[in-house]
Amino acid sequence: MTDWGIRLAAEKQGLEDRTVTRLRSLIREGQIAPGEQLPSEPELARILGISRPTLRSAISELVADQLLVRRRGVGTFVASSPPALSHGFEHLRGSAESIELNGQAAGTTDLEVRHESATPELAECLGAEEGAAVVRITRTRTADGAPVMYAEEWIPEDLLPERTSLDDFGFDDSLYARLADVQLTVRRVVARFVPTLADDDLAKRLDTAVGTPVLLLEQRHYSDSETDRVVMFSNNYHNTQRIDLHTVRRG
Amino acid sequence: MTDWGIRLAAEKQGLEDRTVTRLRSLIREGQIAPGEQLPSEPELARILGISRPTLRSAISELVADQLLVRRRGVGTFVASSPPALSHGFEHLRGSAESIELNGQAAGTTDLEVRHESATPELAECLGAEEGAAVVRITRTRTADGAPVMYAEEWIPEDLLPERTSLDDFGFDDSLYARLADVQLTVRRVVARFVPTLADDDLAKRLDTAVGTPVLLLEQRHYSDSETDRVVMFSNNYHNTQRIDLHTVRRG
DNA sequence: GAGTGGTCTAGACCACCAG
DNA sequence: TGGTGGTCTAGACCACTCC
Repeated sequence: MTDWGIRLAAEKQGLEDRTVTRLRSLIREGQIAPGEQLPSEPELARILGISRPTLRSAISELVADQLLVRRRGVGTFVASSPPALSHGFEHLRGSAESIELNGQAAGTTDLEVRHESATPELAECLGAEEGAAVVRITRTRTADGAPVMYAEEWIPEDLLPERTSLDDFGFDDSLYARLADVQLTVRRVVARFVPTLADDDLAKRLDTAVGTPVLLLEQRHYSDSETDRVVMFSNNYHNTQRIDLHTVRRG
Repeated sequence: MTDWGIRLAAEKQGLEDRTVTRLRSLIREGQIAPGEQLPSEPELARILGISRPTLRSAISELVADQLLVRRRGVGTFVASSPPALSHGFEHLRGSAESIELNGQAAGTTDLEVRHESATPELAECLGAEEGAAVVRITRTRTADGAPVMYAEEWIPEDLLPERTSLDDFGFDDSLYARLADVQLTVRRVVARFVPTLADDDLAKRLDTAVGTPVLLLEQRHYSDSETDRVVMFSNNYHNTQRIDLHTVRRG
């Protein structure tokens, strides 16, 4: 018998998001077995104390994430083979959130915050002037203690309320949250995929061998307050032996 | 004054999809000018003769496509800057179409169609039995004559009407179109990103040096007629020096 | 305060699948 | 025939923006 947790506690998130979180954790914890059928939508909505449209939205999210399978006229089932460690790309998420969604503990090491001036290449990527003042943040992200990604992130200083707004950025901070605090909520990211090789420095940071294939994601971040400017440019080097990167394409 | 077309004609598609199509064409045709505000949701729902939730779903689709912008407490507007042509990943397209969207001429070389039995690894990827009969298609895709991708594609024979259904597959054929012909319309693809190195064979096919970083896309293709089975599994090796791969992530 | 989008509800009706 | 998911409706209430 599955403990559905009866009604959902009121929190900051919306009812739908909380439902997604609840169902996701029930599945991950195995409280609902792989292949098992869920109660019907009206029944489950009653159990959870929410309406059927809200429940349907939540289920749709999990179907897109491959955790649930719907069969018309039959029922909704937990996927027989739930996807392994993954990082679903189509939804914009902070890397900590992505790691935690997979049931691992997210951590940060080797955090550095510096002030620099933009090289010609970086200026090109940011759509800024060469030599423009930027804040550079570098850090290694870990999952259950093992390094999975090394990130370099640049933010133009003139977009910040103060030059030093990010100087107190800490190990457990979310950069997206900090940017949202200063009206730079990231809404859209254009990510470019570049396969590359681990050099000496990168190999050390990712705890892997020199010459290992590594996936670089070059990302341009846009907010809706500054529609035409790149709010942040980042290079994320992924150790794909430890973290699975995938996306869903729909037709 | 915009002609909203009053009520929507009944067709095969759902009401929401028809609304998306109608609004999209009104915007593309310029009947609603860039930057212009739409009537409020209740008002527009009344005009179109549909309910507000249905209209909201349609609008959300167009917001995701960057054609509309919502401002809470203010209104919904047509995007001021025309949506840049994004030949990104999030939309499922055949590789020929992707190449042509870049303004290049798509071509195929080294096409081979074979019958094989599934190795344990392939069977795992296809969700089939080891040794199952499969059709294997390999080909090199070119853009303006230069090789940009090498593709290996496997389809389980038991999903085809005849064992030989794909034996006449030609250089200019679209595999998606051929699959749709036999009721295996691909609706969803889960793509996994794997950075790798060009070995001797791959280097020759992609006209590059041995050891060059190459981006492998492992793709599982699903149709809606066979919900739990992989209709096709493919390995696409991209020469990212010649073709740019990117995607848009939305928050 | 007036108007907007954001969220959630309750319930109807249909198409589909299994016994 | 009965139960399931798929679709759509009508309307309530809230949060936000601007005057």
